[in-house]
Amino acid sequence: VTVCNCLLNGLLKSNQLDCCWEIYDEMGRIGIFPNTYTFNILTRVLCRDGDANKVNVFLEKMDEEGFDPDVVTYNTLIDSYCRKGRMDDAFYMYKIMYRRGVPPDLVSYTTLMKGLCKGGRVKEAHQLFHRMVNRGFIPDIIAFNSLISGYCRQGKMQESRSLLHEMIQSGILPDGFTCRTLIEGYVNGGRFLYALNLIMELKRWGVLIPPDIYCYLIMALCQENRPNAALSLFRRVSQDGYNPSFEVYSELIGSFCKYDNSLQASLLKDEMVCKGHKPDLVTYRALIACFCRLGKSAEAESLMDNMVDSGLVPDSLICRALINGFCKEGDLDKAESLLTYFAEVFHLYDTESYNSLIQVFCEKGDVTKSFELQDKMLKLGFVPN
RNA sequence: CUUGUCAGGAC
Repeated sequence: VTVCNCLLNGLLKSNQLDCCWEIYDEMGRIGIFPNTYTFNILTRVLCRDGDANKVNVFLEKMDEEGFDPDVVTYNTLIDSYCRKGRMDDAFYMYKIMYRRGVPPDLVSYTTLMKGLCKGGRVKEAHQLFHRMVNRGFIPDIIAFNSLISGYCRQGKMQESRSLLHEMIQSGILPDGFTCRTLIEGYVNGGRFLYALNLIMELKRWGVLIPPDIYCYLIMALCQENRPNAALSLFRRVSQDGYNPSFEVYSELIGSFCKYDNSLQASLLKDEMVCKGHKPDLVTYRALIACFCRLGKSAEAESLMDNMVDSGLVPDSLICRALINGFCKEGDLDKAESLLTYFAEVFHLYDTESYNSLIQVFCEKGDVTKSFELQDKMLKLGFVPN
């Protein structure tokens, strides 16, 4: 039976609900008697199917076979209703439990609290928390985290903080979940300094900060267009032995590019390569566009050469950035040779780049050159629009 | 071997 239960649970987790019933039938056929675990797993299967009537039918059948729903069964049902936002039904189950002599436990309360939080009823969740404590339950880390998360999602950070302290005072050390929830709360409100201070405080309490929190913060700072702040955090945590990831480097480089700090961006790119990460097309695109925008097209071109050496193929955005860059700098020969290069080597025919080059020739009154260009391009199979 | 802590799911 335990083997079957294990299998059923696996099927449930991989969302193969139909298979569950096949297994259940098969069990009957070969004479394996289901136990409470079996029924509880199947209850979950039905809950996920989303048919309330079927659940009731099944519970009756369970009853016929001599199994009374236990606290796990009820908690499963409560959770299912909570996830669907049907809080009335969830509380109804909670009342039924008492009536049937199955008293709710910590899990029941936590589940209900989470359901209330999800519907934005955090205040009521907190009241339920108090009621639970008054009934003699000792909240555990999950109970605290659920409520803290509810407050954080509403941006009620002062309440979250006071729960955090309540939690620590009751002898529970916050974990990675707690940390992550609170940090996300601050970041969503744009309060990065509070987030950083919280990390310091948690460290002082002896909480291990999960490394991906730093990653998250750095990326969030980048997306807020604060690459310098992101970089200084990055440097600080690198000293703690935190290994910078490909994603973090990419994000930092992109952010500095957007900030027109081409120097810092390219330093980071070199550092990234040294650490064994290969910048991708998006990163090169950002770098090249940034250099071109700042009138440093020659450097942009050598970046493109790096990129090609590393096995990446330039796209039309890169082509456009370079051609426009050289046009703006007045180096039309270079622009033209690049246009040829992209067409010949990469079969990249970017009409927009082509047009801007023609336009520059025409603006200079050099119509002859413009026609010569068209001849050359036609020979390469590059047709104007 | 079964229930609770970001999300738990798409036009």
